Amino acid sequence: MPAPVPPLDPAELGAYFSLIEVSSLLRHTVEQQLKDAGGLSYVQFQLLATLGDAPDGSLRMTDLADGVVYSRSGLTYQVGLLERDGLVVRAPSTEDERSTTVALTDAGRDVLGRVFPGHVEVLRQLFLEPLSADDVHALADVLGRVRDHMRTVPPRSARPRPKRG
Amino acid sequence: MPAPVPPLDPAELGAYFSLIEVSSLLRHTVEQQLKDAGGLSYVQFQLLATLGDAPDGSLRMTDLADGVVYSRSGLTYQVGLLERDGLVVRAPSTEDERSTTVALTDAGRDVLGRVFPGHVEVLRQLFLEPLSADDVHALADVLGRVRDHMRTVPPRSARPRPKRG
DNA sequence: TATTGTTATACTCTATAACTATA
DNA sequence: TATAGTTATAGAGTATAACAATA
Repeated sequence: MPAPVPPLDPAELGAYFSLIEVSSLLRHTVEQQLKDAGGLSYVQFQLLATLGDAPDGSLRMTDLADGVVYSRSGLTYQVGLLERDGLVVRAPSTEDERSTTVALTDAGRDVLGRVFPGHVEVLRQLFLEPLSADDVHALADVLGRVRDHMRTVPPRSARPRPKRG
Repeated sequence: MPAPVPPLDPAELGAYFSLIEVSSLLRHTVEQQLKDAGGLSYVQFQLLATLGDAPDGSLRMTDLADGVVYSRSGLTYQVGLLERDGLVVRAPSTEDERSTTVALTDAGRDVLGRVFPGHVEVLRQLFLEPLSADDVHALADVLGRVRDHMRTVPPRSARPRPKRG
């Protein structure tokens, strides 16, 4: 007999299902807008936006990956696309010659600026519209705590054995 | 100067960024668990779970798509994989011969049961752990309202198909 | 004509492992 | 030895459009 797992209560299920459906549809819609407005995937937008928030518009590859991408090769791939399109440039780091520094170009900032109004528009219409200021604060507070918790939990050391018989 | 878009306030940004990061990491972790435990992708799990919740364990393709998949061909692909593995069966609908009915098999229920405890475990450890009962209720309430709002905005499964030209 | 589902195809994205180079 | 990043490659997933069949 498998050990019985206490079931989730209705509120827990509701929170989970709503989270998944909301984030999935929001991401899908935003992805369309970003592609239409600037030819960006969502990951590419996240990378550009992360660089845009950095003090000097540049970051090391590893720091850029944070929370956006789950493998180094995936990051290399996405940054490669951005560089191909002239939105970022890569250069060896002067401090640690193993590192690569990624910097936003003017063209990258332009694309970010061109894409941003529509992005905010989608967020307002689809996500924020039915929420009061209190709702938004509650969401930011609760989800912020979950995010902080997730960041402290060490990633599952999953040794993939994917084949099933 | 073009009329600027009023920026999002810090709470709005915080709610949005936390939502994206939390849902992304949660989904990624759950995806690994589902793959390890039952060889399922997240979409496949959602489809099986949706069928499992249906009164007789079967649904029409179109009804199955709701909230899970964004194109008809994507649904056909995923259901094809599930059928190949014996987890569902497809049969022509008796009421409307254009329709296909998808039914969960015993093997499909088994996989669902085998995968579920670990799924709940991940949700508890990664998502629910730092939250009080009040937090969970607040999340379910607020995100539930957003989900309801999103459902009213675009009619997803009835999305118009491109015209033939 | 509109709807339901499938197929063909092309494309995007991701992940593992092997590799180079530096610390 | 450990870390930073790249590359090769393979596979999973997705979307568009054309298609057939039924309403």
